[in-house]
Amino acid sequence: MGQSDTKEKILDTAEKLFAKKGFHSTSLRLITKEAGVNLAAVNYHFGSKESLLEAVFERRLNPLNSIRRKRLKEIRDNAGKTGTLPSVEDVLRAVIEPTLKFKASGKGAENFIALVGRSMVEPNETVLRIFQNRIRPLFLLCFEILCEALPNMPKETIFLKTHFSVGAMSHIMCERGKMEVLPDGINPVQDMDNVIDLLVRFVTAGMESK
Amino acid sequence: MGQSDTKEKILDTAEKLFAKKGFHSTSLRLITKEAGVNLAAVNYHFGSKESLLEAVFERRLNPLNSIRRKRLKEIRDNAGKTGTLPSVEDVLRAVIEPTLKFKASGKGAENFIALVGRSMVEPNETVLRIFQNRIRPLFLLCFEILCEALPNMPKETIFLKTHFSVGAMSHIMCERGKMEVLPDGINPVQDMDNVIDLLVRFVTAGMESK
DNA sequence: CAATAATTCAAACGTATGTTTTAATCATAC
DNA sequence: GTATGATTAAAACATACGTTTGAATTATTG
Repeated sequence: MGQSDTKEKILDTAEKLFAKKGFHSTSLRLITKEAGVNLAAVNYHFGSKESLLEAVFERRLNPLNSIRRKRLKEIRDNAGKTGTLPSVEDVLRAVIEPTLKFKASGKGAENFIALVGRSMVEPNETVLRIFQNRIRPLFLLCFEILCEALPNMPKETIFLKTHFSVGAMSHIMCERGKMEVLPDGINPVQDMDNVIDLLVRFVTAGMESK
Repeated sequence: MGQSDTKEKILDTAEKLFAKKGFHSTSLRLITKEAGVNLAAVNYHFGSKESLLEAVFERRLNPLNSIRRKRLKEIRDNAGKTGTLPSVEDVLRAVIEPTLKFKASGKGAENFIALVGRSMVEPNETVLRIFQNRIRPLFLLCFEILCEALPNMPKETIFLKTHFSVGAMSHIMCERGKMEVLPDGINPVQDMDNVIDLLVRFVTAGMESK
C-alpha cells in the first residue's frame, strides 16, 4: 500500500452506501464499519461527511465528464467543419452512452452511476449543490448544441425536453425501474447496449417531436 | 372546528416539508413547530412518523389514483367496444394530465405532486415501500394497456419505455428541472397546459419510436 | 537507532432525533 | 354541574448522529 488504502476503502464503501440508501440515511458509523476502518478515519482523511461526498463525486465524475464533454465538442466541431447541423441523436448519444457504459468500466462504477442518478433528484440541499456544480456546465453545453441541432424549435421547448430526457436517463440510472415483480414472465434483464439504444431512440424521438 | 384541525395542520405541513426536504431530513420537531402544534401530537394522532407519511399519501393519492384508473379503463373499454387499438397518446395522457393538473386543484396539492415525484426515486426503503404499494397497480394497468396499444412491440421494450416515461414525468414533478439559472434570457416559466402537451407528445413519440 | 511525522484507535462530546410519559386542559354527555 | 373521555402540553427518555480528543501505534526520515 503506497500511502494507505484507508481512503480508497472509505470512498468505495461510501459510494456504495450513498447510492443505496441516500446521503442523509447513511451514517459514518455504517460506512466505517463496513469498510473495516475506524470511525474517526473519515474526519481525519476527508474533514467531514460532506467533504467525503464531494470526494466521491470528484473521483469518478471528473473522468466521466471529460469523456462526455469531448464527445459533445467533437459533434459541434464536426458540424461546424462540414457546415451541417448536429444530429439530435448524436448529441443525446454522446451523453447517454458514456454514462451508461461507465457502469461496466470497473468495480464500484455501477454504484456510482446509481448515485448520480439519485443525486439528480436529491432533496437534500447539500447534495444538490455539490452535485449540480459539477454537472451544470455539461448540461448547458448539451442544451446549447441541441439548440443548434434544432434551430426552428423554441429554446424554452428544447429546455423542457432536455429535462424530460434527463429524467428518463436518471430514472434508469438509479435502477429504480424495477418496481420489483413483473407479470406474465416479463424478463426485465436486458443487456446494457440494448438499453442504451432504446433510451437514445426514445429521447431522440421525443426531442424531435412536434 | 368539527373535531380538531390539528391533524389537517400536521398533514399540510408534513406534505410541504417532506416534498421540500425529503422524509429523513424532515424532523417531527420542525413539522410541529411550523404547524403550530405540540410535538407529541404527531404520535398521538398518527402513531409514528412513518404512519404520518402513509397518511399524507393516503389523503391525496386515493382520489388521484381513482381519476387516473378511471381514465385508463375508459380507454381500454372504448377500444374494446369499437374493436380498435387504444391510442398510445391517449394512454399516456390519461396518466400525465390528471397528475400535473392536480397541482392546480387546491392548496398544498402542488407540494404533494413534488413529493410524489421525489418518492419515485427515493432511496429510503420505508418511503419506497409505502409509495410503491400505492402506485404499482396503476403502473401495471398502464403498462398492460400500452401492450395492447402496441401489439407488435416486445413487452420488455414497452416495459423499459414505460420507465423512461415515468422518469421524464417524475423529474418534472419534482421541479428539479430548474438547474437554477438559464443563459441568454430563456424563460423557463411555462403554463402547465403547455408542459403537459409537450410531455405527452414527448413520451408518445418515444414510446412509438422504432 | 532515535526522532519525527502520519495514521489508527477507543472513548467521549454535544446535539438532534423519534417516542413515551404524566399531568393539565378542553369538550361532551348525563 | 359534574363526571368522563379526548386532546394538548411540557418534560424526559433512549438512541443515534457527526465530530473531537488524546493516547497508542505505525511509518518515515535523518
